[in-house]
Amino acid sequence: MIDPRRDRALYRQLADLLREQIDSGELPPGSPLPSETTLAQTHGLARPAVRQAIALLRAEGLVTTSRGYGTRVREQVERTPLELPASSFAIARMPSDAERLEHDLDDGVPVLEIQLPDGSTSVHPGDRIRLTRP
Amino acid sequence: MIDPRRDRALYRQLADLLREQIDSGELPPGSPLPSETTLAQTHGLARPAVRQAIALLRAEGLVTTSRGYGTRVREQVERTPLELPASSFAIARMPSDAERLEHDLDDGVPVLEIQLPDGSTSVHPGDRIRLTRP
DNA sequence: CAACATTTGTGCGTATGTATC
DNA sequence: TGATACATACGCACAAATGTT
Repeated sequence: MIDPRRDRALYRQLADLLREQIDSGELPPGSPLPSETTLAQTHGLARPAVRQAIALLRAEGLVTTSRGYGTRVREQVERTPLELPASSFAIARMPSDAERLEHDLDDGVPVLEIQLPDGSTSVHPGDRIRLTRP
Repeated sequence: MIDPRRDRALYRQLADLLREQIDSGELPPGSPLPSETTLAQTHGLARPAVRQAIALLRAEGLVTTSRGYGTRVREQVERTPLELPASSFAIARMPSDAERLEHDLDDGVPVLEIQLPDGSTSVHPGDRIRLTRP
């Protein structure tokens, strides 16, 4: 239940509620969240607060939103194994706007950047790659 | 220059401008961005649009914001080398709410989760770790 | 220590545009 | 066509944290 007297922003409380429903399986992968209007009405919030809550979950990679369609719980895709080459290293970071477009990445999805000994780098979608070492 | 006739949201155009200034070094690490009010006035936007632009940059891990203090370009910390153990693998993902608290992670900072052959896992801050292989 | 100005956070309301079904 | 849903953008007000005076 969302309680204005609690010392936590209303949109964070709503995000907590939805996150629990996702983690518990009550909202399984692929299932739609209620519309922003519905969430606003059922919880007694204005739509901007609902949008802030959903934006939080998007940034955490838990849901994806499509305009005119709605917000759904993200489905995990199979991760392709990718071997980390010898004498090289990898870092995790968030993609730039351009990289997100190029690799068709959802919000809340990081990238793995691999730097080879020769100095060249490659960028890989963080939700489709599993970095391995034999 | 921000142009309402262009087919790109105003707050995205502002984010592009600021991102360029960060990438070019015009806004070096540690330097403060103009206040939201100032940005709104100088670019002819309302404050909500400015806040959306800064929220984008935060989600990309480019800036950090402190209430009552302002928004500054994120300073890159030294990345500690961490060897990916043999026969194990690593994935990059965004942290849960609890993990963000536990590791004191800023917005826009992913984590590296390492899974060992015995099934145990460890989680590491994505901005302080460089995954290596000898 | 208090008072103040500055800055970001939260929350509401309204309106219009655009994509999807 | 129409209904639904999300995106963008503006306005206002007050709260809370910070740094300075």
